[in-house]
Amino acid sequence: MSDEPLRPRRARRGSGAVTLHDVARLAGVAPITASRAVNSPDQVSDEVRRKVGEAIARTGYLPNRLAGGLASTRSRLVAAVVPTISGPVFLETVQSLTEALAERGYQLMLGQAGYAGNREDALLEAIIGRRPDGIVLTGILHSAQGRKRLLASGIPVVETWDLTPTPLDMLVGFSHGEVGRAVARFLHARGRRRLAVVAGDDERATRRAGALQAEAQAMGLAEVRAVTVPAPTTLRRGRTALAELLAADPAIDAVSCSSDLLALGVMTEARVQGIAVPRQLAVVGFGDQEFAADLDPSLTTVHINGAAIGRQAALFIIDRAEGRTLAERVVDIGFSIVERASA
Amino acid sequence: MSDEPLRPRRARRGSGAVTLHDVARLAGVAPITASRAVNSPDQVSDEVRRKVGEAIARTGYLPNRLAGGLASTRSRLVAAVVPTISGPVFLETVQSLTEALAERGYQLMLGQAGYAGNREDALLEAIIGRRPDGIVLTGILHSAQGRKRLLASGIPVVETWDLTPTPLDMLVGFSHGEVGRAVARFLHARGRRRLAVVAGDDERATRRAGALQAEAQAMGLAEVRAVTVPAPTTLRRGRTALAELLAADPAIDAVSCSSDLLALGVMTEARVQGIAVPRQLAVVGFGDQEFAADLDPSLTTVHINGAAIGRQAALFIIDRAEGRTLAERVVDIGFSIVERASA
DNA sequence: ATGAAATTAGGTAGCGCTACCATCGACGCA
DNA sequence: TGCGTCGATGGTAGCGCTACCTAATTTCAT
Repeated sequence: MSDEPLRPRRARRGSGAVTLHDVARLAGVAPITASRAVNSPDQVSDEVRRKVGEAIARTGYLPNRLAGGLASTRSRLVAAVVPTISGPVFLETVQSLTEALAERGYQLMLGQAGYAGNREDALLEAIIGRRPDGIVLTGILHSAQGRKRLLASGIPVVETWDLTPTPLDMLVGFSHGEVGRAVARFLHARGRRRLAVVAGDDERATRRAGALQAEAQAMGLAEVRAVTVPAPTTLRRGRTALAELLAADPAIDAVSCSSDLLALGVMTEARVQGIAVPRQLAVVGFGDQEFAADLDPSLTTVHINGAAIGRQAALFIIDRAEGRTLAERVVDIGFSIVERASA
Repeated sequence: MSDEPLRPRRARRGSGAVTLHDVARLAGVAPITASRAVNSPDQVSDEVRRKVGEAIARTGYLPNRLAGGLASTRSRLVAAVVPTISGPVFLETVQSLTEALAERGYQLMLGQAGYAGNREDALLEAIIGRRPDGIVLTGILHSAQGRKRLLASGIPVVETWDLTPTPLDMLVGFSHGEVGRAVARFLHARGRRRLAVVAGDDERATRRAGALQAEAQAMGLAEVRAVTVPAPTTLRRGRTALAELLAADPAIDAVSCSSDLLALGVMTEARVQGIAVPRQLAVVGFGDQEFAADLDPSLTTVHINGAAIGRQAALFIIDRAEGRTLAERVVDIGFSIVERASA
């Protein structure tokens, strides 16, 4: 029997790619030493580091993260669950999340749960089966079974874009109630007295609208008329919503919208109907999307730092994955009202 | 020595989650039989299927796809590489890709290369290391080394949003040259004679603009003035671009833009400057984003079926992953000009 | 000099799953 | 009766990597 069986180039199984063993053999060290040279370089001598580095360069070795993840129970994968990415609200968050993760060697898996929430369970199963090091939830997780399953999996979870009273695990967001109240006070301070609201029918937009109504009432204003439109919000729905509002009460003097796109729709419809913004009608958006500043008139809107949310979520998960304990597991990212020309 | 060592609940290693072995033991079959009951149910008897199904329900077993991927060299992961997701052009594609993949049990990994292309190599390394079953490229892959590395990895690649003459592997897109020529002919047919172009500085927008210019010249029109704006395109850049164009030549009567957002910027600036659209100035967009139809005036634009691109890309990759051979590996998805009020 | 504490390297044994081959009985056909 | 075939099940041996432990050396305080 030969001691070194010459590796008969069996391609019956495996991908045929260069493995760490190949690198180790070429460098003349044990596989585990090659592993250390790659993953914790300061634990090996300069000599080994050099030889292994050379072998890697020569072979074009790329570590198989599937195998690494299996062995170490650290997949370096992070899942993000959004209702849908085509509503541009969460884009900035997903973008900065992806970037912040990539910088640290983590990769994002994207899952779309849909607004209806019927795909949620299957999606969670697919995600948990891949053993991510963390899951970032944006938008609500509807199914109770889903929440239970998440908890049971033991995977760190970050909920975002809201401050709920009973977080599953970690949380980074802001208070939707505060936003509604702040907008009500803002419009009141600007002399508006007959407020109206256009909101998508998701839970948080509804919460903002409700808080605005309550605050307006507390300030002694007329009852705030509200129109709910189906999610996702679009320009068209903003147009039809304003038409509806005006038909019911032509004397409204301010509209608060649950997205900038809705606000653009409201402004478009106002122009078509010959209503001057902001003279006759104040319009406030939500989200401060990139285009808001350059509309005519420029859009007054609620600014949320979506990028900061993504970054903080990444930090939470990476800290947890690398075994650091967190001082605080809830972060209020806040919001601000950006005053422009439309209100 | 006892035959069955009672499994001393060692949690020293591993995640402690329920494994297929646990399920098999509970069902009273061999692990491999349990595997078959899960993955190819028609290869086992009804009896086994029932027992294994019961054991899975009782334990809440979730297969570890990392382990499965390692053993079978099929990760059921697919990577999508985009310049950035916050430019809304590729959103629809990514969305439909994610959905089409999810339906078949595949999960999407998202990677953002950035418009500059300097992160590309690191990103590819991170992606290939996870051994995806396919990679979908939207937007150009700049680095030659990146292309080489992709090819060397042997992973199926789908390039999208363009029809290049020398695809790496599979391709689904449309001809940007054709788009430019079609828009030129469209505007000419509408009686426009002094065309202008506003284009983002990415390679394909430039190609569309160049083809439009060439076609206009071929039809004997005045030289087409062009303004290039940095990617990603925004409303603001549309406004400044139109201002620039008008300063250079107040007599232009049509502007073709490389995105709908640019077109909205152009229309906004036109309104601010008191120029009537479409009477004095025709405006054409690109992308047919959701809001285009409801602008005032509604936007004439080039429609690309981004969802179809995503679906086809998913089909390509799944077919390849499941060993089917493809009759055709290039699909021209086409485009259409949607005639609305702005031109 | 001497033990204790690093520092560096290697060996072993999996992580949880599936490819591949072997086995075994049932069945059909000559 | 014998032999090939088929369908269902099981055994073995990894996939490529890392956790955990041990062993050999070096360093340093005493």
